[in-house]
Amino acid sequence: MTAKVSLQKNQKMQKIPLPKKHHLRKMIRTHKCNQIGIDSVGQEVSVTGWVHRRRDHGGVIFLDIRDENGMVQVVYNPEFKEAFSLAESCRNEYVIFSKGVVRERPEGTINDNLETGKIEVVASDLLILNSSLPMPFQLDEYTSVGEDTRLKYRFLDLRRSDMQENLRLRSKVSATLRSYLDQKEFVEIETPLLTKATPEGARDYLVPSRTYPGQFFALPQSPQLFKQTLMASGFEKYFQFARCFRDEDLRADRQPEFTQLDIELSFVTAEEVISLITELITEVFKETLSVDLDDFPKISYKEAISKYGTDKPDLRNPLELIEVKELFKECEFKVFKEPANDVDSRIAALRVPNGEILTRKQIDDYTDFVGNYGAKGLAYIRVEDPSKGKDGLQSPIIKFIEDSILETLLSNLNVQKGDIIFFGAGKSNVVNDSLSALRDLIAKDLNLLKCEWAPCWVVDFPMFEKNKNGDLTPLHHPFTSPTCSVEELKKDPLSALTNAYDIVLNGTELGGGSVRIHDKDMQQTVLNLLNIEDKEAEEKFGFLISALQHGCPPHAGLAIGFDRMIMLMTGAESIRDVIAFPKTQTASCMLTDAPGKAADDQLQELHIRFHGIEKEE
RNA sequence: GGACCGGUAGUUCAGUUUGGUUAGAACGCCGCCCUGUCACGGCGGAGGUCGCGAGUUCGAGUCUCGUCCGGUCCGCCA
Repeated sequence: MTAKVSLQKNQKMQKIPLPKKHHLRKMIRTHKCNQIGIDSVGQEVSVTGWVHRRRDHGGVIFLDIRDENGMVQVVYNPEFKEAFSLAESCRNEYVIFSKGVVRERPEGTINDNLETGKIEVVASDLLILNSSLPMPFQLDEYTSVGEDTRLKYRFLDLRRSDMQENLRLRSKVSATLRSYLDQKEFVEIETPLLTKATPEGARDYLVPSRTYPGQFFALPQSPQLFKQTLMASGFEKYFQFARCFRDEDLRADRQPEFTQLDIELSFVTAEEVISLITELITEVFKETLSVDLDDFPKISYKEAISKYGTDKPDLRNPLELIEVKELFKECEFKVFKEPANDVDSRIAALRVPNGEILTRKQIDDYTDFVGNYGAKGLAYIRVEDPSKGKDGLQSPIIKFIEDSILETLLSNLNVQKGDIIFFGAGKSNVVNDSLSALRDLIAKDLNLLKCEWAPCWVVDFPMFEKNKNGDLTPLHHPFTSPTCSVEELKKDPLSALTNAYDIVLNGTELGGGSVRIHDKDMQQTVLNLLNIEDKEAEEKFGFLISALQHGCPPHAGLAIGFDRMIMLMTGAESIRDVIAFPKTQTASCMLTDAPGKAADDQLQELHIRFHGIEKEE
């Protein structure tokens, strides 16, 4: 699967005379392309860059020369014979150096779409610094290109203006964050990439050790343990742009390696972290996007689940779930009655104002859609005319529902003419997953988003939840401090809350963190509740337990998903569009062809032998 | 592990429903022409392993099975 550099059959690689050394020395550009303006008229300037486009009129040739800042039109006339004939041979993406005099464009030829459109450079010299094969795809903004072609020729894809803008914004944002944290006296400290597996739940990327046969390093899923250790070391304010690795299946917003802005502080409360990060995010949006994020409401986990069915609600969306479980306890409609009388179930209504415009086909599509999340169906009621009572409704389910229940339901939901109400009934997680996804989808389809940016904090997370096997698992991670005492935690772990907080923007979890456990007894209690024995803990992260026992200050922090943040800020549809060299959905790199095979002698040194993999020739 | 969408010229796509002559379009590319364009224009031309492999058939881009690649999602993953 080697990258095929295709040469179109009737296209030869052009031989170009390379400039002599002395010639090269004179090749100093005086201006970036976009620096040439109306005040440069009359000056001799020289520019370097790529031929963005050539317009050859026979007797006059225009080259649009592009560099990283912008573009300028250079005119070639036959008076300058050598330059003119070289310009004739230029093709798209040739790299050239050109010298000439700036003049105002003749009347009627001003291009308002171009920053430098009032002027042009009349060229006296042209030097071709490098030619180019024809592009495998056009680099203009009019052509769409498939993902595989873009990834294979990533060096060309990155030349396109939207990718340039994305990566430049990314750099600007990280510079702004660094400078902000530096002002606040944070210390940037790097932590190892070759390290040990941490109990974070995802699959690890492993690196075999040459010096310890049969043993492996793990690439970090996050620097969690190191940053806590740094707190014990007396760095009271730490940050790092940390590369993290998780070997799980990919999504549009997930890459196997990604970047977190990792932050940790000693002697602070959750409140202080929240206000610091609120300020930091506000500052970054203001500095880099000129956006004012005025309000960061705080929502409890419980409220988020109840009103939005998710712990990362998109608050741009005005729709809310309304709990109606109580109404159906005595209802004869089995689909509602069963969940109404089951503790692990819920019945929620999603009232969509003006939802009457949804067609039967769309409702069927929504039914299929919620099926993805395990919902067995999607009940709905159309409110055609609420003044007519039951006769003003249209729904496949109302015939199963008692009039008195229906009446209370409609008044509880405060229905209006033209509404459509969707219902989710069943196991709570299924109802939450399906209705929260439906809520997002309907808002998109009906264009309901009421603002551009809606950040919020989600707080008061439970300490644990039960997994399929009935075992406790941490909602955040096992180093998160509960709000209760050791005794209370032991007595009733499932109702314990934490000092954890997530920052959510437009329905995306930007980051999360918590006050950590800094007390050895509490840490052991939590680990034991998670069925991690002391001995196992000692083996896996004994250094942390030890640090906790040697004067570790109380500390708290959080990590921000940097790629996702840039994705939101740029409006990119995929995380790949904010990463220079991303991987495909199957975690391969189409540019380098990674991963690749290792040579036999390398494997031998690493003490690795394969079983059950056929050797390819 | 599972569901779905896609793979046809350098690129983006039509053609697949209903199998049938020489597989089309646009952009790009090449040649010629053109002194004011700016996604320049005109004329002409080249360019195809229809992802790959089996099968059905007189005949497969089109139907069947398998497989590979890209993408979206569920599971998984904070």
